[in-house]
Amino acid sequence: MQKPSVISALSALAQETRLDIFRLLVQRGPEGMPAGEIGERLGQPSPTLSFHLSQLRFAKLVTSRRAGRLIIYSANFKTMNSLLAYLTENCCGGRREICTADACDIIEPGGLSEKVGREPAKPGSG
Amino acid sequence: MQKPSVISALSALAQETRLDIFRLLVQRGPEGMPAGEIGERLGQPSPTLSFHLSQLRFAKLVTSRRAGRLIIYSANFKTMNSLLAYLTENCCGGRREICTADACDIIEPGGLSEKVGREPAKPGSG
DNA sequence: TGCACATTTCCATTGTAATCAAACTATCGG
DNA sequence: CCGATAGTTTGATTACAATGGAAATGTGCA
Repeated sequence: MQKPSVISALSALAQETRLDIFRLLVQRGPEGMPAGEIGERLGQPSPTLSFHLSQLRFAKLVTSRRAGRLIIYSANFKTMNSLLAYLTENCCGGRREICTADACDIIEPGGLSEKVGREPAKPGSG
Repeated sequence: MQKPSVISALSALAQETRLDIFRLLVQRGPEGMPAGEIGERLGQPSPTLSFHLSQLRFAKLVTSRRAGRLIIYSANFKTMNSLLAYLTENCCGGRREICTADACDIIEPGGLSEKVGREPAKPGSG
């Protein structure tokens, strides 16, 4: 995956409605969900939803297929995979000796669970 | 990790300079790198760099510590972990039977490597 | 053909992010 | 105290993103 695609994917996800859409589709799996149902669940008017879906599609984070009058959207897990790979690539310069609990357990099996629990502070005084 | 923190982290990474900074720090590991060196490597003027570093710090994707006149930035691997967890949480509704190669191999050990290779198209006609 | 439904495109409005010169703060050596 | 160095904050400018009403497109059915 190249940088422009990564930026495009991250920008797509860095928006509340789109993040909700994407997670909904990730949790739904390959079966997917029609645009209308997504809009209903998230309480979004159709033009807004359509705008966000097209952003996600452009970023290749979702795919769409037509089924009669419905357009079914599904998460694109391959793009997701590539994105995570890019972010963690060559972590700690590949030096395993410094790549411990505090650092690169990102790439450990089982590393992708709620281990942490810290919440950032509110904006304002930084 | 809660949604506002996730949005904040994704927004922070969805910008070329900040993505470069973050990856530089991920690859450097816990040792970190002074602001000046980051700016030199990425060819960014100091106010611009400082702006981006503060965005990353607000998103808790990096931490900073002072060493004399230098301020050393390091990647915060815990936040990174939580972010990846949030994105892939409850993938395919937890139904392993549909959570196959095409879908949730995100969360398989060894899933975080360059498996794919598809490059998105250029913007424009979309 | 014509009507209903699902979704997208158009476009004006509004809000927010990125940039960098200049001014500021903090640390060190003297 | 001073001057030099390392970084941050301020503030003006510019560009891009989100929203949703109205109109358009595409599909199914009679």
